[in-house]
Amino acid sequence: MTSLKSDFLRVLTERGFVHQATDPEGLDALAKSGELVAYVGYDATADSLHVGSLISIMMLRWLQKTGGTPIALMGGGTTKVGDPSGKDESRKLLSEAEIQSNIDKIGAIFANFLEFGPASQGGATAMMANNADWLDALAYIPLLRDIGRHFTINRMLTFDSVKLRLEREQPLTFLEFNYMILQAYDFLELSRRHGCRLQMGGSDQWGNIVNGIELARRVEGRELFGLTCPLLTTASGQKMGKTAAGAVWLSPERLGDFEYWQYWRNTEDADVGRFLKLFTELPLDEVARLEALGGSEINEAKKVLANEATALCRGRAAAEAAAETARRTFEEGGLDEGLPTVTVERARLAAGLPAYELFREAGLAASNGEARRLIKGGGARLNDARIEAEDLRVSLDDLGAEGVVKLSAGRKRHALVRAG
RNA sequence: GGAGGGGUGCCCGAGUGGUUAAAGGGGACGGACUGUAAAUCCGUUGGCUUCGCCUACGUUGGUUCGAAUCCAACCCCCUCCA
Repeated sequence: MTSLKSDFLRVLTERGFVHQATDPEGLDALAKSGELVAYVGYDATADSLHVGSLISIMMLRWLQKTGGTPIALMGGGTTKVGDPSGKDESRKLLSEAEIQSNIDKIGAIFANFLEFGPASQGGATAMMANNADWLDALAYIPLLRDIGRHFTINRMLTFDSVKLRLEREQPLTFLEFNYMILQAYDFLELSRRHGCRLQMGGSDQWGNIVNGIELARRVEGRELFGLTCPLLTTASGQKMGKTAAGAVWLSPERLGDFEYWQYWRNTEDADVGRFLKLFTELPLDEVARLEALGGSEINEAKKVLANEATALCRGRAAAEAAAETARRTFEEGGLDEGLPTVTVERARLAAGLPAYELFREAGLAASNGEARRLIKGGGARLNDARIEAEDLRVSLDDLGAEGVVKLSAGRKRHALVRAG
């Protein structure tokens, strides 16, 4: 790697964000000028993003911190089409109302990572865009004539997203086939509207990004850049972002602060350094120090990771509260208000409620049967005492001094039940 | 259009009339060991009002005391021929 002159590329490189980039020297020079505008696109297929998107969000954040202008592009238009990448089947189409609602909720996440205010201190203000603003209004024939003629079917068929479907003889509709054209057009449009010169994304987006670059060069002779980050897996090869309860969502409505904190706290030893670089803003020498901690001391590094990562996404106060809940739960073996809580009608408890039902209602088991198995297997605890009888009933007598019952499934998953 | 092969539980993949909720592996969950880690070992892994009932082996019918297993039709996939 030749020495990088721009803060932006240097930071990204040092911290392990860069997988591939087109013309790194040219991009470096552009970033150095301080006028770099870059975007990442996000589909609005759910009402929240999960940690898989976090790495690209951090890239946008670093861009802003190093003086550039980040654009978070909401795929209000492209979501109506559906990205065929990495999927065997096309996704069911969402209604306009659902997409808009998703965009609103996803947009709220970005407020934690980027400064959108017109008067953000010093640096440029971040932008939010929605490709529905230009895609919805496209007219078919002009699009074909202006854009379509720059795409050869021959080339489109070579892209993995298309090739995979065809090889497996899975249907690829014309609708989805157009996705890459629209994404390329997005880049062109953002370069026109906002002088955007760089598109970033996961390494699976490389082809789509290059398409946009090509298109802009052919249509307007403008030079654009692309940069991808690695698709993250844990050291033991698992895809990132899965937990017992499902995906690790960024929005608190989908995943509580405590569970979010716990996700990071449970990072594998071998991932701690890498994650600290990617998902926190700690200086690299501090990261190096934490990463070097041996044996059980590395747990300190994991707490720092959890604190910092949670603070970025959920706020410092939420991070501290989660850390305190974890401390009281795991280090003191006590119970803390911060644990996930469900409320159960007092009368049901008074009548004696089977423990397995409580476990299910508390979200610690997916079904009564699973809860029963948990109890049979000795993994279920009530107020920290192992439940021996599969049909044990929980009553008001089990409410502790705080008026709550603590349920545990295994060592790590806890929940509180409150009578209401 | 013709000839053959195949569609099984979260995934891969055995099973070809009964004791099969369906071998084995992966994943997941739990236990032991630890450091709320990894690795390893052990257990569990369709639902329910759980010593019983219900639902499940592409779909729909049929044969049979009894079918994932046999038959028919249909849908989808794979290979070869045209």
